[in-house]
Amino acid sequence: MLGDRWSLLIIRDVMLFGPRTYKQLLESHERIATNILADRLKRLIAYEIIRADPEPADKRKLNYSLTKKGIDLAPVLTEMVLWAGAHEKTENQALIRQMRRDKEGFIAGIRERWAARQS
Amino acid sequence: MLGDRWSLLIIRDVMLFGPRTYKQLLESHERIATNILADRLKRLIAYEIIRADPEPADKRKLNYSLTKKGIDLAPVLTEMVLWAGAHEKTENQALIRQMRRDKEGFIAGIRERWAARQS
DNA sequence: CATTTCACTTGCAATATGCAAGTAATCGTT
DNA sequence: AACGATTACTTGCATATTGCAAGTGAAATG
Repeated sequence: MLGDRWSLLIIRDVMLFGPRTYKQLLESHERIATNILADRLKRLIAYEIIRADPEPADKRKLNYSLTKKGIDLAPVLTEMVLWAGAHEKTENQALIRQMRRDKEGFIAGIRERWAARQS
Repeated sequence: MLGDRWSLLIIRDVMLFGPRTYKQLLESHERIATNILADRLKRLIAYEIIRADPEPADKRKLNYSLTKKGIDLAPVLTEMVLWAGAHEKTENQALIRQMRRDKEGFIAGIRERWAARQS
């Protein structure tokens, strides 16, 4: 279900940066193939981990965002980023320092920003 | 690196049950193909997540166990199991209840049993 | 109203996975 | 000591998944 190369990366992006469009997701993971991204988004929607809402300001666009089940992955993703930060060369040291300084607070922040958007 | 269907399941097994042999790993995940298991073990060793030590009592056998980098995945795996327990039908409810009751203690227990074996 | 942009889809080649049948070393039994 | 069973793989081949490049149609932009 999450056992493929891309799903968790997609979820991580939406989790960290908020609602993303197809194009934003394509460009952020330099090498994901367009058909695979389309397929993964379809599957993640079917699993109710993400959802797609039309952007009112531009009817071509869809905003992909996390469901409740999706943000509940925040602790998993946070631990993964921390592990990678400790054991692999990784960019985004600032993010990792922030996570390490206050892990629970970091996760709570993600949840709060998500809840605020659900209004 | 962990972005495939089997690696995290293999690591989870070794984490929860301690050193495992090839045969035990083959049988525990009902459907992993033998060539794929061999390949994943090779890769996980190359990444220094697991290691293989010969069993003194039976020279045919190798015991696969976690390295330091490997047990550092304990929080990731624990959060994953908790997430799956909350959102998917899953067996092993007893394990999940234990993890939920005292997550930090659960992880500490894994680390302690691992450290004891490293003697 | 022609050109871009966006969110995909399609076709095909490359890669990864799964299955079944080996193989070599060691073990357990006679 | 000899023989069959076990263990940890490897090999060959079919099938499934992924990646790449070139579309497509609808909506925005100039």
